[in-house]
Amino acid sequence: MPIEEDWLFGWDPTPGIVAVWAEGDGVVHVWRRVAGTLVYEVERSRSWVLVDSIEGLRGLAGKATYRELAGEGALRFVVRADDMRTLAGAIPRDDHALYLPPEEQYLVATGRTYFKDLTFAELRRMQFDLETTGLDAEVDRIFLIATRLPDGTVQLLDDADERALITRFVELVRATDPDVIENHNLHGFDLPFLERRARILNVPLALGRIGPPGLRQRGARRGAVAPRQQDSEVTRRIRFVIPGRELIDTMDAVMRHDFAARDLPGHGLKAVAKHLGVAGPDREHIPGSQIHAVWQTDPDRVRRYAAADVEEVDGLARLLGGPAFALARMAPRRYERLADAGPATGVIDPLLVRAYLRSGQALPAHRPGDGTQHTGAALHLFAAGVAHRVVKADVASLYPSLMREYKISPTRDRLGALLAVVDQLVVRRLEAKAAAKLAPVGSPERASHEAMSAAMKLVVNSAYGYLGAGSLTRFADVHAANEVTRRGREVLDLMCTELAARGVTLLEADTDGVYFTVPTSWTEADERRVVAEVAALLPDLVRLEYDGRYAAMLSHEPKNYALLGYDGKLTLRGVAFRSSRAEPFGEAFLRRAIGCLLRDDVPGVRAAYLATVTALRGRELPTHEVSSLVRLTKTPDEYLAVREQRHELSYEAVLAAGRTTWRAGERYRVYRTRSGGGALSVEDSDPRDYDADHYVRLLRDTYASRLVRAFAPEDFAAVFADPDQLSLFTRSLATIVPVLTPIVADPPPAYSDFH
DNA sequence: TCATACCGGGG
DNA sequence: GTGTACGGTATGA
Repeated sequence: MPIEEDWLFGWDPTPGIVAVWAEGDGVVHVWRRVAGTLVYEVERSRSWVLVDSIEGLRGLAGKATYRELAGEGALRFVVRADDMRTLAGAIPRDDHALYLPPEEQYLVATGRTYFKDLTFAELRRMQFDLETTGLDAEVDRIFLIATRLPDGTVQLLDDADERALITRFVELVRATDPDVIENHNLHGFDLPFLERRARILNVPLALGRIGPPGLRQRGARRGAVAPRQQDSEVTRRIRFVIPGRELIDTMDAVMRHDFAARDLPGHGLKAVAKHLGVAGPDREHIPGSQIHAVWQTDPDRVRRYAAADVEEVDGLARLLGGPAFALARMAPRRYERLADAGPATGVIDPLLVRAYLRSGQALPAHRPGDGTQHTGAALHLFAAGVAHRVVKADVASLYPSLMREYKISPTRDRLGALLAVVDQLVVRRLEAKAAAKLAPVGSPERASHEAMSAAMKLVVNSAYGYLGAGSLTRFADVHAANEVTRRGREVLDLMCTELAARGVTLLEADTDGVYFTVPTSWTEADERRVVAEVAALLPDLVRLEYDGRYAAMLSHEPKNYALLGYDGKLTLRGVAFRSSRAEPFGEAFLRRAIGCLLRDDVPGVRAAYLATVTALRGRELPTHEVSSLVRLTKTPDEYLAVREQRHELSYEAVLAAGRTTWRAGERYRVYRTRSGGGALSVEDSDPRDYDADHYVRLLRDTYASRLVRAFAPEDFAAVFADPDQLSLFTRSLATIVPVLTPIVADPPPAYSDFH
């Protein structure tokens, strides 16, 4: 059906739109990049608003026209006027009206989107990064601005006269005339800092392609704290906007990436660039607090550092910016809005609004939930302890598959637009993936198809979240969302039952995946066979996949387990096994002990324990090994106020080090001394005055206890008996075998639906 | 120990 | 309209 295709990409093929700017006065500015050249067009476009009633709009007589839409939705009158102010004066912004920002009104009405027939590489992109004397724009100042121009050259601007520096930067931007301006944390730091300094110094920030100097604002979820809002408790956040250019913050792309991948060490530029291989091999690095000091002694070092920053931002944007670029070809919103939007309200809602209007159908009004609780996914722990020959099977994109399989859609979506969009996206995504495979590795076409596929996956996977989003999304439907999770639990239970019926032992099942262990005699082919057999029993669109196999698993608690790969790689998951505050000696012990445990080397576990106890008692371990990374959250005053009641190790350690002032948020490594106090663990100092007995207790109670499920109680006591106390246990360690204990589960679910 | 509030980043 | 990320950490009952 061609109309449904319109729902995904719009219907107007106008190529090369790189920016749209409208202020609701009937004029729309459109910039297009066609064969490398910028084309600027001024269009006329009437403003419109969707309302549920035209009663009481008599004041608009002669100034506005209306059209009534078909269907049952409450918002059924499209009221148009030449100027937005005419409409806004007569129609309140509440749930009886649907107001879109002016440029989105234009994109929805015309069926245009950004970037048709344009590749990411054709965009004219510029990066900039401020180097400042500190983080507070009220007192600190800019001393260097690193820029990277679209041709890849890096230009560093510095000037002791900050006013002149900002002026030169503005001139460079205007001369470069980029479509897109990028930086990491652009909206959280650089742009608000620049804006504030320009305001203080009275420098006009004429960065836009049209209009008077100065930055405009929009509300945003992450961004700068809105200036002078002290009247209210709620801190509103804003992002700056400039006409004719898109302001892209690579941190948004990083967060979106990490949402799916969950593999980043942090979201800072340096960490991400290094992790993703974007950083150069000898990247200059300077801790933030020292940058200005280094500038005064070794300015070239700061120049190298700042140049690396903008280079890395370019690399990150190219590596991670594809999905937002692809989304901008679909949804009727500006590129920068799609880059920081949540996929439900930010992408799906605009798609649905456009689909309804394109079909001439009335839209439902927002509606609060009826109080029905949202129910979640299933989580079962079937057995705890040590298992061998472990297999993981899971369903890819379970929730959207269930929505498609069982035609679960919001009640008020009479058009069936959400399911149609999800269906189309799934099909188109397979096409995009196939097209990507056909394109040469590293080619722009391949990157473009991969980005489109990633963008589509993002939208598909958020369709379920859209249903459950309370009253925030127009078609939210908690009953439909609960039906999805109910079907999900049903499928997971069926998977578990059918796997168990084929002779495997279930370990843990969570939402859309299950870990199980197979009999000794089974080969990998047997494992794959049972997964395929069970997959064949599931609904057509639900695809159960063989996800991996492991030599052994320590199952501790739900979502807390250790896996030993056949390649010897040990993976620890869950809060019980990994914590940033963990003392290094404890972590090292856990890895060593669990490694031995999963190789059935019980004497090795005991040896690891004894070695650690001995090293602690003999103070053979460096002080650093027993220290814990803490963050000070109380200010000195706050701590001194409560110190009488309770001493806290972290603060005592800082005080003992002779420091009387610190800032909330500072991080230190602290440890307990043999006198019972706290001390800081610092580099180049290793006094070894730690409280050995305390750390031995910690070893037993916090670390060894993570292995409690692996042994029968008397065996656990024997393995972790204190070497200094006469053993009551005469068992030979070599005879101890790790155990796997079934967890007495809830009553089995009913499977009547399947038989 | 458990529930809940908050943060993530930038110089 | 800014729009319910999510997993770790800090804190208070």
